Amino acid sequence: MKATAPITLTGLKKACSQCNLFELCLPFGINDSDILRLDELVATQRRIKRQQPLYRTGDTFEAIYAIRTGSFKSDVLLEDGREQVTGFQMTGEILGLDGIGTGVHTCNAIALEDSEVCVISYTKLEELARVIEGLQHQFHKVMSREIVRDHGVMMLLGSMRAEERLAAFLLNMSQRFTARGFSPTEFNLRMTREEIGSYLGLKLETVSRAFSHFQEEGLISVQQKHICILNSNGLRKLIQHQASVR
Amino acid sequence: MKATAPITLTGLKKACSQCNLFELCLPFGINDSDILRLDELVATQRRIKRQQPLYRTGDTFEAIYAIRTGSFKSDVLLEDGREQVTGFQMTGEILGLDGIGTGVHTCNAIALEDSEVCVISYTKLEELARVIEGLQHQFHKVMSREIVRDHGVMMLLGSMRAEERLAAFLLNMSQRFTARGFSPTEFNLRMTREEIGSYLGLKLETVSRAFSHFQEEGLISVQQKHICILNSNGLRKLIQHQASVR
DNA sequence: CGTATCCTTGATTCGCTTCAACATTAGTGG
DNA sequence: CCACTAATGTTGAAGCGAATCAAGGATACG
Repeated sequence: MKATAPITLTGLKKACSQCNLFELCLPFGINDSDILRLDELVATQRRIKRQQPLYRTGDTFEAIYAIRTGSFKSDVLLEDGREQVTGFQMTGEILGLDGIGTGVHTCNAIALEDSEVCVISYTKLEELARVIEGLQHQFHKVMSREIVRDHGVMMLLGSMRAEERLAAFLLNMSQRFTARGFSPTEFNLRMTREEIGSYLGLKLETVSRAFSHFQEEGLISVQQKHICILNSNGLRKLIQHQASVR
Repeated sequence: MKATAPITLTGLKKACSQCNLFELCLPFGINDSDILRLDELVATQRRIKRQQPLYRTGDTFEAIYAIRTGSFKSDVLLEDGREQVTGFQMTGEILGLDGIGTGVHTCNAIALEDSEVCVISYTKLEELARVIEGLQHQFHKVMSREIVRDHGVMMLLGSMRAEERLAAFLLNMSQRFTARGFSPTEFNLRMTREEIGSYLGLKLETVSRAFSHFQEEGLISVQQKHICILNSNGLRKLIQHQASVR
């Protein structure tokens, strides 16, 4: 059974056309006349409580999801219980693309806080994409960018050391908060040290130590999940410099 | 200037309909009447010599490529020269998906041996995908599977130790050779120890030592690039077992 | 056939993990 | 609203796995 029942958007038929996230989301680049047709695509929303799954590995794939409020992590579990977090998703970002290839989801999507997603029927999306060129193109862009993002994570995991990885992670978070109209320098992380560590291929103690070290160096200030970036160029240099040292 | 000039398929207008790779490639699942229409999509081929790039980071994105013969590596370079190999591609597999998102390629595709690729104009692909449902769906599947594959690499890099990574790599290569009608147990690697290492987030010496250790254990036999898998279950157990030890 | 590239193996170093103890925060029920 | 407890985060000390440094050997290519 699903964690939450789908709720229909009765008074909210104008899902995309009135959504302030649209420029970060799937409808981006689609002209005004076409965008109204997207509203039928996003017929339902779902609310997911903190720590609850939007979908799980093995679930039948039927839809992709656009995050309206809140945030998620995606992870893959090995049989022995090891977890690899493959990404963190914020508002406007798309979840569920992993299921298209096999018709079954290959990872878990877990809410990091109480969240709402727009449910986008994949069948309907394919239909509409055949008619609306902009939608087709934008959808392909979203998938391609996910591939490029994944390559960036491989770069992190394969070629960078602990503090470089964390610096890159913080700069990435900052950039994404900025794109959503929040402060580039001050934000609250929604994930634990362990989840950050899993994403970056590190143990939680190493993440904690790196945070403390950055603070000693005056690069950031940390209080639990609250982060202030005091010297973003310093973080950037750390990635470059430690690199050339190697 | 390109490394090789594109060559038109004069006598080979039936690019996809007569290709024996089609079940591994983009046209898979498309019915016979539609598949003839794909032939116009694949109007040209390109030959790429060993060590030469099919495309480079920064090149304008115009087409995706299906490998007809040979093999490639994809890599990302950091400014300081560090290389991260993001994947190895074999016949039937698709290259260039990274370019759709930004219109510019974000990685290099380098031939590991003299190779031939089918050039698939992206504009034409989008057009045809709007008409041929099967093509649209298959293209989405290809992209989705690339995302899932990337998640698998993240799992390798983030949560596994050196010998587990190499075991997983060998089993993956074996499986892909098998799918192409070659022996599951005996094959020649096309890449160097350094390239394997880069892909797996290890140094070449570590890769070499792991190969030697597998040989001592009777799991494989290695002679330079020639690999015989003697005990594939042993390799599989190594991934499971070392996992639970952690 | 000669030379550059690739591979193997050993000794040492170093960065991250592991183990452990404690501090802090968040969540729960009285 | 406060007390209590579980979850999360910090810090220190020791151990280990992979990187680094170094030298020699095999192979492929022009």
